[in-house]
Amino acid sequence: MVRIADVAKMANVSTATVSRVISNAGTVKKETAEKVLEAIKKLNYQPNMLARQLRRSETKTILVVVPDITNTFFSAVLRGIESVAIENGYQVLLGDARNDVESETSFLTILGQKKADGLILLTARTNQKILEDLSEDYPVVLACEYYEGSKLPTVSIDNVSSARKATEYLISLNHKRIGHISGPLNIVVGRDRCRGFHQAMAQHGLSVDPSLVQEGEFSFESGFNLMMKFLSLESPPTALFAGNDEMAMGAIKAAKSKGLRVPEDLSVVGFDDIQFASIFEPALTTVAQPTFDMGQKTMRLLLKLIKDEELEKYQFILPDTLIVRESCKELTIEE
Amino acid sequence: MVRIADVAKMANVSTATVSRVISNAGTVKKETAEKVLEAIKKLNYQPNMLARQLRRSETKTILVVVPDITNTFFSAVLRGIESVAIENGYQVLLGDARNDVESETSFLTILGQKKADGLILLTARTNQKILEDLSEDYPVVLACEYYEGSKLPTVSIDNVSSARKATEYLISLNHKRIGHISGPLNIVVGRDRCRGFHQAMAQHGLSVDPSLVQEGEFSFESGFNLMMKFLSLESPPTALFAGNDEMAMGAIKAAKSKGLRVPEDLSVVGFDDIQFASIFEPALTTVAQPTFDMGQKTMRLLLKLIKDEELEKYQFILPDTLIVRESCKELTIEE
DNA sequence: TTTATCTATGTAATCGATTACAATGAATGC
DNA sequence: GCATTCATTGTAATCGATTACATAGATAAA
Repeated sequence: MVRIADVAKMANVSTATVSRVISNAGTVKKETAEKVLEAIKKLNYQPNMLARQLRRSETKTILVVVPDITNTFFSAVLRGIESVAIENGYQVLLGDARNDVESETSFLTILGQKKADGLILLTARTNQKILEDLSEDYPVVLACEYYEGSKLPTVSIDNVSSARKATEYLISLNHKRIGHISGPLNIVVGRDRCRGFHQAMAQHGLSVDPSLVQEGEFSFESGFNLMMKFLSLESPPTALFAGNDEMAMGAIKAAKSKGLRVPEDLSVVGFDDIQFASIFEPALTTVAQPTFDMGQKTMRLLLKLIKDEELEKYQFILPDTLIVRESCKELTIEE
Repeated sequence: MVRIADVAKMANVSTATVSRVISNAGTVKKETAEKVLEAIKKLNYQPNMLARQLRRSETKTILVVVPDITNTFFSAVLRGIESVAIENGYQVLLGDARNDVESETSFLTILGQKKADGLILLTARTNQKILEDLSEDYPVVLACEYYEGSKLPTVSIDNVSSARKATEYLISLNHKRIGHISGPLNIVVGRDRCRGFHQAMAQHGLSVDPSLVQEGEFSFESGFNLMMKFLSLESPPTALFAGNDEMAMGAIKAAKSKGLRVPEDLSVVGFDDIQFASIFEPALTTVAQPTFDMGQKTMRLLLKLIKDEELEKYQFILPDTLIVRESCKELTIEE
């Protein structure tokens, strides 16, 4: 292994000078710098980052914990994060929690071990107190998910109002018996979207039949199964707001399997606008989150925290969009 | 920051002893160890990994370079890799090349900088020589993609024979005018699948109309566009083998847009069996790669290389499966 | 009883960089 | 001509662990 001392010897200077050349300190005479550069090239020298990191006590690495890396929603956010990271000379250490809270929490030790300069969490299922304490000592930013009433720096959309918007769209199409398949209620976005649904219904004077609200798991299968449940009801819903796109697709598949047409017999709104939402048939009407932007914004915030800069605020709500495609239709009056 | 010296002082021992307790060296008296453990707990001490890594010159981190993290095929492989990594105390540094060769190559410096103990590449688009040289000095394993005639350790399926299998399936359904939308031919799996297609056709005495073979980009859009091209032909194909599922779906969408039914008027086979393949309508008949297994196998190989163990062989071909769903149908004789 | 061996622990070198401080010689100011 | 400042470079401390080697005391062997 080539060390800085080898370069120094070959160039006939001290290691300090070599280091100065590498870090572009500017106080080195031109000729000397050239000698050093030449030696570096000749020896094919690359600085040992471990040594540098130890000395500077910074790793230029950040840890990103995702709930599920195979979910394209999160990998899209991750891409936004990485783009800003790379731009700023940072690398991304990936923690895939595989939807398991324990494994999510276990990644947090990495910060204390100084293997990363900061943490981005795309999931907020760990004990809130643990995270808030961690955030006292290290740069931490949440994205997508968040804790209610916490001051942790967070980037997300307003899930409540988006869910309201989605529901209101169905209401505007004359639907009254609207069902909701929510995400898991122990996950904040599942809860918030459910809340938004109820708010919209209440605001328009529509009562919510409790049997038309079911808790899913954000999976295609749960969407399918719960829709089957709805369809076996005396009077099934004419419209459905699903907590995410996977469940929306599952629900539509279920409806089709029972001979219903979507959107003619059932209108469905999803959430997230994952890649396949537009390929699916019918193309999904859904709430699009600005995944890439969220990732970028999150990483920029983290950089500020790492540099010890003041944040102008701690909660960043990014705008989302209801994307109208083909999965909803106005209810013609015949009920 | 709590250092090992702080623990040593509190426990009234030397840093060497503390270190021995931490690493379970076994040569420490029980009482002493308890004293140390207590101090560690009281001070909430966590060893600084940078220091340890520098001293031991190992990072317990591996670098995984993926061509596109938002592609569920690769994230599924990645999950396999990570599962074995975590199990063995390794962490994953993620390099998302975003389908850009330059950025792919730029990640390779990380090894020389000692920020990772080994490298897994899910893409083989970097200059082959560069990689082979790198592999002389560091543990490197390729997965999914590979170099032709290279001895680099590789885990993959046999794309040629799988493509042959897929094509033969169409032939067995009586199809004769079979089209192929290939992946990019500068990517080895694109090339190999194309090769397999031609082999199968030749072996069954079927000629390949050159206008029925087009080079796509592994994207939904390219599948759509190239199928449109086929459909505007005097005599379009009755069956299609697509280089991956995204292109298969794009092609089907194109066929549908022209009023064709799949599989009645057009049979389609895809490749990869991504998540959405079974949800898509018609559910895709496709070649399933053992993504998770490939990831695991790859990581196990890398671990062997890191530990300087001998590999029994360098090329590992894992079995794939043709999954028959609903996108193909026997051609009834009327042509 | 004396020597050899073993157990438990400490001292200090080491990993490979960065950087505070020191030193040298040249240039500038008065 | 002497003091001061500046430019350039070197020496050595430092980051925080691990670990080779040394040592002291206890035990076993002869």
